[in-house]
Amino acid sequence: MNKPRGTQDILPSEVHKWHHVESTFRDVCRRFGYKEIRTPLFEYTNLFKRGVGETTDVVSKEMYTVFNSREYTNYIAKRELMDAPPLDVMKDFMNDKNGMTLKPEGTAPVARSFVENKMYADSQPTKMYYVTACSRHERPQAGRLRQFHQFGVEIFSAYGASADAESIAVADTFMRELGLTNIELNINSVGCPECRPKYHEILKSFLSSKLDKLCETCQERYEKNPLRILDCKNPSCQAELVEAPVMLDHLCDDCEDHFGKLKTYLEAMGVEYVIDPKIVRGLDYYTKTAFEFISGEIGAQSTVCGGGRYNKLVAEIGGPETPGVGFGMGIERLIMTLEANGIEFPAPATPDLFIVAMGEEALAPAVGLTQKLRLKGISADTDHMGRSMKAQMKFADKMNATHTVVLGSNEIDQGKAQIKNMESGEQTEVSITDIDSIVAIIKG
RNA sequence: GCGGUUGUAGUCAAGUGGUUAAGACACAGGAUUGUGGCUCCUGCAUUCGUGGGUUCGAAUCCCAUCAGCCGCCCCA
Repeated sequence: MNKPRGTQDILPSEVHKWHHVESTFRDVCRRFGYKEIRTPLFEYTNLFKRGVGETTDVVSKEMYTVFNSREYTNYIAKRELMDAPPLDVMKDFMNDKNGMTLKPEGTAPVARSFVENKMYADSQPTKMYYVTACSRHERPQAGRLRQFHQFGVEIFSAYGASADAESIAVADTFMRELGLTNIELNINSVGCPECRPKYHEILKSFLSSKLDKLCETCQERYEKNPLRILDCKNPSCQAELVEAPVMLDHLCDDCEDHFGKLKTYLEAMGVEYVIDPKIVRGLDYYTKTAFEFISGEIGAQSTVCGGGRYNKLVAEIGGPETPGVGFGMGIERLIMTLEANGIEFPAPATPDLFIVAMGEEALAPAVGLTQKLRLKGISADTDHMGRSMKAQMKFADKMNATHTVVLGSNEIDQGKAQIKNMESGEQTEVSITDIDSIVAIIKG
């Protein structure tokens, strides 16, 4: 048996890295005033269709969508009774009955919960963070898995650019605290429903004369999503685009003002940024601010963190008109970047005491002592393998136990034993019934 | 969805048609009958991702399949 393609086991030998980044993230969020939210593994498919956008790659071809087979059967039966034309029943069913989709991203579920739980009725803004697994059916490659994990934050109800700046500052502070310095923040504005359509027309008229010189995919993008042409990696397309108009030069007054303030606030917080007019996000809900944190060390998937403002999302999924801004960060990519930069993770905890049990007679007293120490908060362990004393000592050494104690018939008869400090080799005699003094020696 | 590449023990690997598949690390046991790290000794793949085929003979050649890795697209 093997694990599904594109999934990963986080092994005991690796998990301390996850604990470290998770606890650092939680602590940064605490200081910024964000509270954790946990949403379900799966949602009704329509949430993502409406929230993320039906035409996006994520929704149109990467979602893990499932449905309840009994509902499906009932649905077909009903249609037959109604004598309805069952053309593409499966698709029909999934649109009508919703189906369920494993969440491919974190923002839409959080927005759904914001609306469903009427959080907009509380004092605003609402500031939340999440740590979650996401699933997307893509071809795995470096820094890309089918099940991956995200940190993210969302701020609802704040129109001002200080909220955009704050969410960026959360990511920036977090990564700095982990020791990451050579990671670049790129910012842009993708406009709003006021100015973006106008810009599209300007861009299309610029491109219309050059259309035949663009690559095939860009020619397709011309009608569907002309913005995407800007970040085509094909060098010949890029050559045609040097003079291309950029969204930033065609923002409406409101977006222009917002972007200017964002820069001011970032500077006030000491967050360094680079303006990249070519950032285009593939999720439909972004308006105004879009940003990415880029690392050059994890293969082709260089975006460690991506986010922006989404003023239309909450209304789109049926809530009151409410602005929002936030980011998502790939935990696997983050850890890869930390490793590529040689950043050390805090060493995993090691046992405080290993109790060497000599022979089966000693095992009951050893197990008993182990338990008493554990109840006192000590990480204590003893032999489960029936090993010789020497082998148990080797094992204790391999586990990096800081102390050992040998329990044999002598110790049990006399009620005294030698606790050995494994680093110094020093031994201290203790009464094996005096738990507090054993604890005192171990805590040194 | 498309393209490239790799597949020999827990890990890194040698082997490129001819009897028992190197080596290293790891793991396990031992080296004066009660104390770890160093050293030494011993053990550890009836089998080379899987299934077919070619051949007197296949880890080595061919086909298929699966898996991993990398890239495109897109995204975290």
